[in-house]
Amino acid sequence: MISHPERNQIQLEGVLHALSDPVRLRIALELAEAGGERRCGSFECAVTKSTMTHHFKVLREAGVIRQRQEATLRLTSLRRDDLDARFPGLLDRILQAAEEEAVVGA
Amino acid sequence: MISHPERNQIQLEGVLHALSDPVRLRIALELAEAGGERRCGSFECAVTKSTMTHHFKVLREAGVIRQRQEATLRLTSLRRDDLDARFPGLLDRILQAAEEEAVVGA
DNA sequence: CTCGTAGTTCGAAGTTCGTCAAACATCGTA
DNA sequence: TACGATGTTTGACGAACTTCGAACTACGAG
Repeated sequence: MISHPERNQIQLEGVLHALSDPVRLRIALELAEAGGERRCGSFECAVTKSTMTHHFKVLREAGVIRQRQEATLRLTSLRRDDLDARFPGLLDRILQAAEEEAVVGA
Repeated sequence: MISHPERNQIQLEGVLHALSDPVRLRIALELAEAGGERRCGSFECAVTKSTMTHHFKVLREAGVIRQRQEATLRLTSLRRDDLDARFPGLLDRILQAAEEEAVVGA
């Protein structure tokens, strides 16, 4: 059963914690680039499948991503609308910061 | 010995992790309201002094706060200039989100 | 010098986190 | 029906985290 928090149940601390992990931040970045849905296995992360499942769960329960099942595929997308409504501008700034950090290579 | 990371050594993940704790987010909020420096003991947090010391250390090593010693007082302030230079707008959005969340009471 | 204030350091205890391997569930296809 | 692909669940493990109390350091005031 895939459960998502309601928009107004999304907690700032949960979002910050979810995005404070390198693997999960990377997932969010790739989702933002993609703009839409992506398969679980389509992310470039150096961890096993079960670890990915764990990270998706953290992101989902924090309200950062949305997931839906389609046959054997689990499609993942950013909850950009809900996040923008709840915490205006926050997601964009975090993603922008992540990109700049990646570019600078620090 | 109080050690601070250089501006360009501040890591996004570290900042997000530092602010994902309720006590530390509260500290950052109170510092933003104060605008300047504050004594360690002047924060309204329901934890002991040694726990506060720990949280200050996490914030300091993440680059969120600056601390300096003055006699027996340790004065703490936000590293707003460095954070804004490194991750433009990020701190403001997080603090704004924290305030809104507090107001709504969710 | 002694006392109180401000804050740190040092374990200890318990919790949460990130990771993996093994086994499992589900669907489409040969 | 059997197989391969996709992804989850469970259980384990060490590492990191949060918290506390007790002992400690450093300073100013009386």
